Amino acid sequence: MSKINDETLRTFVGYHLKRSFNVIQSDLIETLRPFDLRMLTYTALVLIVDNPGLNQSRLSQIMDIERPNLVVIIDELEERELITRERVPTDRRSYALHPTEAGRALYRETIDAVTQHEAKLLSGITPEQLEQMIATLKLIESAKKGQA
Amino acid sequence: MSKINDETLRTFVGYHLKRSFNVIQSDLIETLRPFDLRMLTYTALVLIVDNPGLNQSRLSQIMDIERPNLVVIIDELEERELITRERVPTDRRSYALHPTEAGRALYRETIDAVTQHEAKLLSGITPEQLEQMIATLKLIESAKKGQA
DNA sequence: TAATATTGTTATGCATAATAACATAAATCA
DNA sequence: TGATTTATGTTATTATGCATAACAATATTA
Repeated sequence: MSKINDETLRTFVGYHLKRSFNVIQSDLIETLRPFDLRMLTYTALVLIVDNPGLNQSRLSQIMDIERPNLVVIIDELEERELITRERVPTDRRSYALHPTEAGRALYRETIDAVTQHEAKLLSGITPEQLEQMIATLKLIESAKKGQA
Repeated sequence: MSKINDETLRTFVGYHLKRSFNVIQSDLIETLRPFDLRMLTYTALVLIVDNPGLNQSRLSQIMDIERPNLVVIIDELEERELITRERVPTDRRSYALHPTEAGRALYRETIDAVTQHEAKLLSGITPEQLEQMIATLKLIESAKKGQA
């Protein structure tokens, strides 16, 4: 079984990012499976619990997805009675999103599960290494707005 | 416009990885658009040029995708006459994948373009920071095989 | 030789993500 | 004020990435 050469791709930061993200994503999907949550529905639930009352426009902005793609996510969370859509009196176009008690309970359960799974997966890496990496990832994240 | 709180999600390494990868991916998609290449067709082209003669099974393994998903990618590269499928006499089930001269030329063009775009996007980050980050990303990548 | 495994393929489905077009409502401007 | 523009949520549609089942042809093994 001859070794495959990916040295050229290794010169790209994006290649490393994608491969490592795939590992974490696979783990996350497995972690969320028992709760019947996908990555995006989970992300939305967490943000709604932490920011009760926000509307779909703001949520789609922070999640970096288009408004139409958020609709089905919110539909699903609402159908499962994890959140509610409430008309905003001062702006009757938008809905204020609030978690239900079930939503908050699921939030607590899943935060714990995800935290533990990630800690286990990354147990071979020192906190210092992770902090340094996250600092650099934040720089990359903010490179978007100030691009040439 | 009130600030949205994503501190809970920020405690997850995967959240940082996804957000920063999105930035690099968007840039890459734009970089490849003039060449009419998608991320995966580009990745496959590079790997075939760097590993002429490999077969689809091996390629799908290194690319971390399932064999069926590679078929359409190889179809597209072959249709554009960037690579060839050649029957292997010693194993008539598999195809040896080889780049054409056009494939090698496109490889050279795109490597340059992607390298320059990535360097520009990451110009605010020191080489030391990037190297440290990549070292940590490699650790995450290899956490998969040795998981508990 | 018979059973098993591998390679490439087709078909299918799910998840993520983007765009166009629209109804409703709010904001702006003239 | 009334007309125009903008914002919000929605439907429909499409592209892309990724997974599984099932299969024909071929190779391997028992």
